[in-house]
Amino acid sequence: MARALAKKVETSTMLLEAAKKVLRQNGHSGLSTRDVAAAAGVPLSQIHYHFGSKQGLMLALFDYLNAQLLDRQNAMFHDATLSLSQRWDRACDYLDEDIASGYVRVLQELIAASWSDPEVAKVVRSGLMSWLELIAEVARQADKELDGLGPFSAGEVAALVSSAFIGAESLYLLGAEKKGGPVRQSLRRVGDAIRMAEGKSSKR
Amino acid sequence: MARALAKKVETSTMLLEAAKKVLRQNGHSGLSTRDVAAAAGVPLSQIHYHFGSKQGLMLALFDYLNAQLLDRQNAMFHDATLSLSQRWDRACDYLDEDIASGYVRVLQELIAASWSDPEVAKVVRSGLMSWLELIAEVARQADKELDGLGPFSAGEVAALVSSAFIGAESLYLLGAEKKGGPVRQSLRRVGDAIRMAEGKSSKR
DNA sequence: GCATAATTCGGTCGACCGACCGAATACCTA
DNA sequence: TAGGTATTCGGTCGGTCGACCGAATTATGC
Repeated sequence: MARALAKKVETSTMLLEAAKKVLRQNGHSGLSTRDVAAAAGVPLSQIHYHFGSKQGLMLALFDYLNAQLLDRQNAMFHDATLSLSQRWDRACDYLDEDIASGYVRVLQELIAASWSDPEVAKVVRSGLMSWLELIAEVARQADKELDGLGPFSAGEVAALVSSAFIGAESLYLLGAEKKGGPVRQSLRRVGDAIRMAEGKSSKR
Repeated sequence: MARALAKKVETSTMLLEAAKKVLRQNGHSGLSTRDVAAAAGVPLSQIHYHFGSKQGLMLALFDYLNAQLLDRQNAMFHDATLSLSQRWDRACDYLDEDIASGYVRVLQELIAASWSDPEVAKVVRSGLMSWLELIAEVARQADKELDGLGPFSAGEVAALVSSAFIGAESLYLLGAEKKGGPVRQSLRRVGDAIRMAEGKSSKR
């Protein structure tokens, strides 16, 4: 049983990695279960055996990816040695990494898929709400360390930051950056703004 | 000839409106040319007659919609009687309208479609770059009226604002707002922040 | 080593898609 | 009204998709 279970997990992972690869290359509308099975080097029927359906595969893929990223972000945000602006810079570094690795494309495709599929939406939404909460936590900390958050609540800051990152990813994928839209650069600048606020803060 | 041309334009418009409707209901992956033709009440072959292909229909649809929205936004931004914060509030009003009318869904679907289709990307990108330029213009004005834009250039502000709106739309479609993510509310708050800056500005 | 369950495999089925075609019709010109 | 062109129409073709099935293979417990 032990070896069989290991093999089962291995095949599942192969399929998830293959799905990630195909999704990155072809997008959600161009993803067929046949392509995924071929990329994973396993028969087509394995997908339905392991995940029940194409939708089941998508849901499992989101969980698989989001868990990894959320862990990473959580660790970084709880590193007490980093200042707020340093955390922002790190988040921008992560964005660059995730674009390069293709994570961004995959996650954006899953978000887009969820607009048409309530089941997927449920999973993706709950995954992204974890991000909102994580960012809100940092915002609450910023509220203490700096001179407040202006007219914004911590939750509103989190929503704004999330929107900006999600939107920036979308625009990057569109190719806006190559046509003179300083998308990632403008996110980096926010780090400068935070640094200015840190310098001026009366609480340090 | 005059009547034939009028009829031709009319049928084209019917098809574009039908495509908008289907896209809003089913998303891009769920859009079939048959559904569009049925919704428009015209035969399937009309789509290929008027637009050559499904892709041609999508491209024409984007031009059709973006031209409308850009005109509206352009008129509002050039209304000299409005203050910066009032313009921001108006932009938020427009967002609410466009969500209600389904424009947001359609445009987001087209953006997502462009991730997989370089031809569509080219058209969508150039359409969105017009927005960037429009917003940058307003940002330049803000740079004069307020006490500068902090560490941001006008282009960077435009990129940031665009990202935030695009991302907010995406998150709204996902249903984040119903699960406690104050997406549109946080955008409205930016108007409050601008009002605060207007009040403090030394140049008024 | 034998019986049983878990897993893998190739193959196929019905549904749906975009694209295309040639006939039929409506329209304008003269 | 006659002739020619622009448009509309029903129908079909090749191809791909997700889903499913039953046999074959492998691993496990006794």
